[in-house]
Amino acid sequence: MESSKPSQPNRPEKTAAILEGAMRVFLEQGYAGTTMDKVASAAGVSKPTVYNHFQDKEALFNALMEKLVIENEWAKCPVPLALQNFSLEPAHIVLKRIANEVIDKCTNSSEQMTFIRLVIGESGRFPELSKSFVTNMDKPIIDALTNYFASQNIPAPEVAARMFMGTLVFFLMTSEMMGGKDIIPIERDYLVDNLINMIMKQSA
Amino acid sequence: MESSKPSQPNRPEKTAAILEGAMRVFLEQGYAGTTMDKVASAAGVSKPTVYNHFQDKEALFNALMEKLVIENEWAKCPVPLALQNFSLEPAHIVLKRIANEVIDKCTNSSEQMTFIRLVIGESGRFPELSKSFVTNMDKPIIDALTNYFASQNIPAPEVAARMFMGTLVFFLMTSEMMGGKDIIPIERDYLVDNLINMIMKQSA
DNA sequence: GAATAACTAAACTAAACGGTTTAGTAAAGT
DNA sequence: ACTTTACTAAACCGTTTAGTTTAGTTATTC
Repeated sequence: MESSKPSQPNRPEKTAAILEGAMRVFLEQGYAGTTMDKVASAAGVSKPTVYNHFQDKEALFNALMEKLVIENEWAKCPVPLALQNFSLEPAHIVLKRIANEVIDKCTNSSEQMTFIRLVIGESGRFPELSKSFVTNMDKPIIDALTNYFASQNIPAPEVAARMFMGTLVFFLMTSEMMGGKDIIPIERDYLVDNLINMIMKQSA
Repeated sequence: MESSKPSQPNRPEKTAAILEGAMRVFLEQGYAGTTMDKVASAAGVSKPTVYNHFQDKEALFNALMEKLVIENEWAKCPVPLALQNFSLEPAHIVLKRIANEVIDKCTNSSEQMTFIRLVIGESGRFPELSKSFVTNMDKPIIDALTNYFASQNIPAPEVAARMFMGTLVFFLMTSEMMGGKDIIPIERDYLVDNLINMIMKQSA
């Protein structure tokens, strides 16, 4: 079986294993801190196999990041989905559910945070990576939120969308990513409720 | 002259030169990408001298980051200063000037952006660094803004402060740091004016 | 059962790294 | 003059790295 010989002669399950191992190591150690030996051993694969599947370290990194950006759970994320078919529930309920899903997704799994950290940290040396991140993650969310706020008769809906995401991202960055939870503490529900309140008051 | 022998026997001008060279290399190459040879040559100093002034690479990095965090221009930054003596000008003027100063400081010098990138990128392996950043940069700004919004009778002033900074930071991060200027474009004045408008409307 | 194709483990190369040592210089104090 | 102090340039050490090679294994195909 499997007699077909697609342009890549390597077994795709090994490719997947390498990418999965590479993900763990790159997310944990950053680009420069990742060695190909660690990747091979994390993937349960020999080093030459890694080099049979990917030309070099940079090609592996780019392939992994492209995969993570494109098929990230954020892309098929709460925001665009929940808003595409303008939910009939009251706006503050819809927005609260979205805010909580965004925050939960970042606080429950450290992978999400680590991934964003890596993208930002390497955005100097891999500018295409961060651009791809903006295209595939930020843009759909901002666009969906903008449409939603427009449908709710909020003036300057693009600004409201950036305020909504910006406040959540700033909260996650300072509290979770940078360990500022105890330095500038704020209660999550208090923040979310008042954020939504202040935006929704604009339409009245 | 200079007969005093302070606990550190090294010439302070060399220490400064090393820190200045280290700053250029670390900001440009990240922690793992920085070599002590590059630091020495960027500082115009020999490698043993670097090791006479700093115990090892990590000590140099920590010393540099501590210095940058503490004496960063953001610390003696527009926000706390401009708001400490609650300006008598109308609030939307004060806030607009602050927003523009924050944005300008990040767009005019790439160092500011690169520094933040480094702090975030290394916040996994140097958690104390990012905590110190929050303490010395974020907290004073948030506190000053909170006080100001409270004085303007904005309800939930802590939230308003985070909305204000969060929106600006999110804008800077996506547009400047991650190269998303053309992917999710928005006009700067339009964003700032509407942000201020939406917040200040709360007090009326 | 021979050939092929993807793999493995392990040793290897060449270069780079963090950090040290050596030998020597320039300036100051005694 | 002699010593001390801060430095320099360059070689050096042990380790680690990206990437390759070698020799052998497994499984499939003919």
